[in-house]
Amino acid sequence: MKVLILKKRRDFIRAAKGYKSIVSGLILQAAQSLSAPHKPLSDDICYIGYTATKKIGKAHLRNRAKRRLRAAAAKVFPQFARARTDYVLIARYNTVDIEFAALVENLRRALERVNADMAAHAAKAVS
RNA sequence: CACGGCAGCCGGAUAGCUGCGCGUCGGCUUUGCCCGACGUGAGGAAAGUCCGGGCUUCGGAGAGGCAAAACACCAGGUAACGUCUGGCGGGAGCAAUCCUAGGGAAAGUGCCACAGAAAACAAACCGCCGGAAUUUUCCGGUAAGGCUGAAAAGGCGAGGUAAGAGCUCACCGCAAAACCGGCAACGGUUUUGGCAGGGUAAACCCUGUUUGAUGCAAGACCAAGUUAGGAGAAUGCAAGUGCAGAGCUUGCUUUGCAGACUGCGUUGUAUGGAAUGCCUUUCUUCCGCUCCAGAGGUAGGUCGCGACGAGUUGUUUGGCGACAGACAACCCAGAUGAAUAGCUAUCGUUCUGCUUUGGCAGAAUACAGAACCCGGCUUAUAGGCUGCCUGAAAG
RNA sequence: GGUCCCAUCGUCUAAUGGUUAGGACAUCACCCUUUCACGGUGGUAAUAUGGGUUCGAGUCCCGUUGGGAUCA
Repeated sequence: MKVLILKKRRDFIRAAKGYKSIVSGLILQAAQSLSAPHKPLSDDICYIGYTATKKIGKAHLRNRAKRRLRAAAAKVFPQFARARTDYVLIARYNTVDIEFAALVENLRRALERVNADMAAHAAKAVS
């Protein structure tokens, strides 16, 4: 599973209106990918974007939060992510302070929950 | 010893595992958003965006004037500016040292609340003195004393006088001149004058100096796609309107002028318009010019954009210094939902507790993240190091 | 990344460089009423912050902090 970077504001807004899971340290949002120029789709590609608002702190703290999220995602996503999906990770007030192992575990559980919701919705649409 | 002063520096280290951006080179049984190797990868403030410049576009930023803004002791340094450097004057401190937007109020205008007799042409409330009057008061002299206030036509002492006064004198202050020192600001000495005159210019202002605007979302190129015009201005012609004149047929014709409207054209070399605060002007250039509406659309890619530079480091020369010169070596982040990291271990530093003085345990380890690039300023900053100086006490 | 603007009681606001920074709503106490509301009287409460100019600063000048707007 290849994980590519999500860049367009439009995709972030769509993910915010989709499925959501809140855990300690981060918020995970997800939505079905839409095809667009410069954004190819296939069965082994998903997209991920990171958000850290001014609530987190000054610039170096926001950078640090995004880095920890990126490191955690690198451990979890190749194994558990769904293809053809846009994911958005949002940093929370404790993203910088929480233990890294807990952050990874929370991300894994959030990802499982969101994937289950999306699978159930898809099955219902098919039936 | 000091919660005294100044100047400068550092801003944790090592190892392992897993990773990221960029560059170079290589690989091909997937020419890829692929794989591998090597190299390289945040700061003293990268921050605030407060000044100044490079660079960019506005046709060339040329000339003159106006407006607006900034600055204002002297000398120096710089690409330029500055709260830069060195001095001078003023202020604070026992001192080292620190602070200081510091031209002009003898060009003009304004303002100076309350209080006070009086707040700026000088005047005279109480008082003092002389005279008239003898009780209140009136006339004259005076500005030493008094209350007010941030500020009241120099301070203090002596002489002098009816009482007083730079009226006179000594000292201090002030002003002018001469001489001396200094590039200068200015300082010092001497002599003379005999008191000139309130404050405020970070109030208007005057004088001098400087400044065109823009700000990498600048700007250049490539690719793709959509659209509908209208109004105004200038000018030509035509018809109609108003005013004036002429003609006789007395309500028609004709001529001239006027500015607005309507219609049809034109905008060419002319007219006109434009060149970024406004006006004028010069050369050159461009074109129709100005305004309103409409369509598409939240925006792709490449360059600008990384080093040949006001470059970095070191040595050295000159200078009190800011800084300048010479020589040598080096090439050193370049992203764009944005890399420079995540985790672990050991050590270092500081603090606290215990202690067998060997250590052990715990906690803390700052401020903060490049986005075109430089020079300053300002603000944030755990902890630490170095040098010089001042004061006090003791030897 | 750049360019601009603003800041006065809890809220909305006023102010010529000159008394103790005024007013309305809100709030607190008291009065009125059987009680509540209305009404009346009185009180609490602010110049974002640090300097400078001035005799005197909310006002003038400089820095800082916080908030907001805008860009093709």
